[in-house]
Amino acid sequence: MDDYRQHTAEETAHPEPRNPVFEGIERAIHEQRLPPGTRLAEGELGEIYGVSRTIVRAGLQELSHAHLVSLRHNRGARVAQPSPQEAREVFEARELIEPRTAREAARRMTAADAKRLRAHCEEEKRALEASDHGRALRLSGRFHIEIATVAGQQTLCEFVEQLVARSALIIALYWSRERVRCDSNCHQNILKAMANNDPDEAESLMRSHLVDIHSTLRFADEPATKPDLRSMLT
Amino acid sequence: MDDYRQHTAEETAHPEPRNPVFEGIERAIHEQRLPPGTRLAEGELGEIYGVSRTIVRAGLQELSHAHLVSLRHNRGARVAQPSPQEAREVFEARELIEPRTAREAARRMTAADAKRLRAHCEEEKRALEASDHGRALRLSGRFHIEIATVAGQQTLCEFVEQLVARSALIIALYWSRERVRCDSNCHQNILKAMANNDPDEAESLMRSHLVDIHSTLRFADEPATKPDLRSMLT
DNA sequence: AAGTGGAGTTTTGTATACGAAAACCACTCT
DNA sequence: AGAGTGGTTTTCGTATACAAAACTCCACTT
Repeated sequence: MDDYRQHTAEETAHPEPRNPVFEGIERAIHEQRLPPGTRLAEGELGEIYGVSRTIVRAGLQELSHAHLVSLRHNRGARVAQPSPQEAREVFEARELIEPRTAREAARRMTAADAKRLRAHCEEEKRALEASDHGRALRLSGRFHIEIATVAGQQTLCEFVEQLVARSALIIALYWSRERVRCDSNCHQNILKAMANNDPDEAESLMRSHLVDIHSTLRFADEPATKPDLRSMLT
Repeated sequence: MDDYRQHTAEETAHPEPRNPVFEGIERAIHEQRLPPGTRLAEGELGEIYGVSRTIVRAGLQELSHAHLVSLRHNRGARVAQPSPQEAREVFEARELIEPRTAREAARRMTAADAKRLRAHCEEEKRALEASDHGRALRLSGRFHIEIATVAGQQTLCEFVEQLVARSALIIALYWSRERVRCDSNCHQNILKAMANNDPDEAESLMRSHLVDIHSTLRFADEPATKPDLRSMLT
């Protein structure tokens, strides 16, 4: 009666259709075309993507689970605005997880992987040189995700994906633009270590890369929250 | 016009209403009343919880994001059946993340926290002695989550929550019941280390606790998947 | 002039309707 | 008997309808 198959093969045949609202908004956030706090009305999104509110709703809920959108009952959705606290936590989590994925990737990396990542790095460099800020940031994020993929840890990879996406919002809010050039070099060095199958070096470079980004964030002295009467009187 | 407040205070006033389908099914999975592979038809769930399919659908999607339910296009939902590979990954992730939360919890633990956790441990022991398997497993999972909460890392805590929930399915599929008694003692030892504010000890105990559980899993030599003609012929 | 109240508008939350895909089942034919 | 087949039934995916909540804006009061 019940069919206890662990479907893995058939998956590829029936590509689960992705939600266009989710994809579009996620991409826009990655590329910083949607600033934190932007209101996302269901009807409007439905028109934009040519789907009904049913689909919009599903996409928004998905985005909310990924902490990219904040959903409040009866009040609709807006692009999330990670607090300084949340920003710190996201980077602490990345500093815990990604050195591990970098290490594992260094152990497993094949020549083909190395080639692919080198091409990716090149593209990233070009985007930076062309000052295509959005594209550069997105590619930079993808680099971290690719590493987790090479590491072959689907589970950690998903966490990294989420953390990278949230990082785009954090950078939009708290990045103090002193230097930007670091990134590309950092990535190239990490890649070199991985291509040499040097786990220790890859792990350590990844850690300092993340610490470096983290330390570049500047949290405004007072959180961007207006005084809230209610909370002051209770 | 736009209101850029980072809502944190008002949240408590308007408690976001939780989805009853999500809550019910998650709990049932935690307590192993729903075996992996169980079919979850939308209409049926709607009747059970007295809501329309709209709500059921939202709940199932949420569960699917948490990897507790597997959703296939046009074929409905079933309780997920983590593969051996996935099971390994989940525990590897836990072995990476939870020693950190245990360490952090040990640093931050207050007397009140310690008291709360001791009560929790007691309850866990009682459930075990009463052979209330489901309750014991749920409480055991909650212990790990409580630790992440004490560590004050909301972000990592969410990851732990997800991993703990998935672990319930993994245990249902792959647990070789040799000893069960370990758990309660392990938790008490970890708690002791944390109450003594001994981060090194807490971290190390947590790590070996997880490795211990992980090593108790027995993956059937062949995965519980029936031969799939289609995939063999393409 | 600033604050208050309330009608009208917009937007959200949920149920329902309907076409389409899959599952089921009885039946036939080899 | 068992595999194939056609029609029926169930279940899913999406759009839509409708009620309730929130928001807007303007007239009114103090």
